[in-house]
Amino acid sequence: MYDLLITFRKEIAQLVADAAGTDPKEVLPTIEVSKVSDLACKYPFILAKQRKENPVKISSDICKKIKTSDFFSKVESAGPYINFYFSGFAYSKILEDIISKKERFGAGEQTNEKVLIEFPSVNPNKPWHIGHLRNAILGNSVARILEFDGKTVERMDYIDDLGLQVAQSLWGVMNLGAKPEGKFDNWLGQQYVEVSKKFETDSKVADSVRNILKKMEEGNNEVATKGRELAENCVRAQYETSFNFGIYHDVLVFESDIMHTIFKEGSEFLKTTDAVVLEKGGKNAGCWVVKLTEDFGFGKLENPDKILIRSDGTAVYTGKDVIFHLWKFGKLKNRFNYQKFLDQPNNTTAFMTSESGTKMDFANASSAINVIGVEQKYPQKVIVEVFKRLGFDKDAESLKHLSYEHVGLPEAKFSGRAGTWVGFTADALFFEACNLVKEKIKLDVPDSEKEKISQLVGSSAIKFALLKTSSDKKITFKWEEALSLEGDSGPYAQYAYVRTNGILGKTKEKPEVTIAEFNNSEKELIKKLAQLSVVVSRCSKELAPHHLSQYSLEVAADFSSFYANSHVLNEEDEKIRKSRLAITLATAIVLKNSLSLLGIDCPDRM
RNA sequence: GGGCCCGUAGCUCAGCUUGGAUAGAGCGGCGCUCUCCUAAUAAAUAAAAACAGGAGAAAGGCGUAGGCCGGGGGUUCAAAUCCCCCCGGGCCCGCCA
Repeated sequence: MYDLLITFRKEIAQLVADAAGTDPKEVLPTIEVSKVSDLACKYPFILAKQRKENPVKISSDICKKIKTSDFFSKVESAGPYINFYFSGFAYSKILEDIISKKERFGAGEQTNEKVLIEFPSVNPNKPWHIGHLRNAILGNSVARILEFDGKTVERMDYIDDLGLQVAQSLWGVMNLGAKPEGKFDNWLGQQYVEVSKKFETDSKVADSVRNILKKMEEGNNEVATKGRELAENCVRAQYETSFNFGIYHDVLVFESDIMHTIFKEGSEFLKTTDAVVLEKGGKNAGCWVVKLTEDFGFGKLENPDKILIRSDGTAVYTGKDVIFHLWKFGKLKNRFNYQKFLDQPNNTTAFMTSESGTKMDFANASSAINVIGVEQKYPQKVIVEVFKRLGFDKDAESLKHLSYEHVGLPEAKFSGRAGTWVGFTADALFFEACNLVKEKIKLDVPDSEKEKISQLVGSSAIKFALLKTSSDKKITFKWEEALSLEGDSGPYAQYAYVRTNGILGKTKEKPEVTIAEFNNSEKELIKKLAQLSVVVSRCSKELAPHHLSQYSLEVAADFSSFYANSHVLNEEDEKIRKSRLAITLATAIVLKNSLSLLGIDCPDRM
């Protein structure tokens, strides 16, 4: 999409190139947003090297020859830099641009690239804890960013209904005699904690669980049906949590369906290729393995032969995952059946793979992103490596592991099995956050609206806390930090939006840019607003929403500063008043757009 | 044995992709910062201040202190940023998932 900042840069490149007698293409990459001025050009550094001259002199020589432009009020040489200052005309153009594009301001050009993003893939036998929530919030935000950046995005959730965890939980349901109470995922998680203890210490229980798992894997029996049902019910409960945070999915792929629908085709295909070889002897005799060499990127491995298919013909986790990814990229013929899983509050339907149902057009992606914890870097890399060896180079390159670090407690890690999640579920966090906000709301509004606002603000505090730092930073969970409503927080940014909204709602006057001179706080703010598209494309490229978190805080801070400096409604000069309304409106648009990319909605008041 | 990630202010973190101007935020510390309205009583009138209650856009704003950017070497006119080595913390290399 046409972007003003790009126009400005091109203009500078042309001006500088003309003055220096060189090619604008050389100049363009040396232009950057500056702290000192508006846009700065570092081109003299480059020329200095080429011509073996003093960059300071080059800068001042270029400056003397530079032509005037409508977009810049001042051009000056500062040491080796050339500083450009926006003219009032440029500032008003930026505002007009934002206001005319509205919710599309900052968006990337529409492409026909289809991205499949898989998250959070929580085991279907326990409630989400804060770590799972980080995954879901990260995936949700990245999905929104990619969409805004012009891609078609499919949100997928992988449900491992055939794992040991579900088998243990199922054993608990059948043998512990407890009656479900409260939220199902929470109750089931507690059963799992109980069974885990027995599983470790009582070999009879362990055998019994193994037996259940075997039946689940075989399929077509009562235990398998029960297991699937248990998993579905648990995910339904988990999705209540998901919905509280505004997170939705398009399709759920169940492990059991992978096994019954594409596993055979996938593993037979792998066996026909050179990527996977059958070990004739040694400790891995009878297994199909990938020979991982040192240039694979993990250095010297203790076990350089990664087993994908066991000697008994079953696949290890990574083996199944390779096959699953063959399907994601449309390499397999067999197709899943789908049924409706549930209707979501955003008026979309989530579908799930199923034994019976209809064929639908999920997957066949041009790229895929997996939001998975950092500890799985190695198996994820194995998938990419297998793809490379299969000759699927393009797919290998577009398969991205979006890894993130764990959320821990000051004294321990979260463990589903040990039950350290009790008291730290995503639900508990949400509940606490909402209560905290509710106490702070001073508005005189009906309780139902108060409830709505506190959910919007409370969840945003949590989302922001989990999105404001880069994903490869560990987070030590502390209530007061996660629920902070001040400083670096979601509510702070939301509050700035609410203020813009309050101002705009108090007048019938139409925002309109009618002045050509802006004061410093106005300039700072407008400059910041102009940068949304740059930030969005960076987040999209790096799959890193935290740049947007930082950016929205900066916008909020700049707006607060502008507002303290320049009154809007009280301003007597009509032209200035209308223009400040336009600045306020533009800020509202930018804040709303950037927060929405973090999965944060803005209330009208709070 | 090897690989990956993290280390920036007291604390939590941006910045590292693509080297460049004085290394930025938040929390915490210290200090500063509003505007308007109000019955009754009293009062010749007016002004100022204090107190009580309420309203607004303060969930705000401003200033200030606080840094051998983990350590060392190298490349470069220039290093938080690139390269190498080391230290501290975490993760990973299973016929588990």
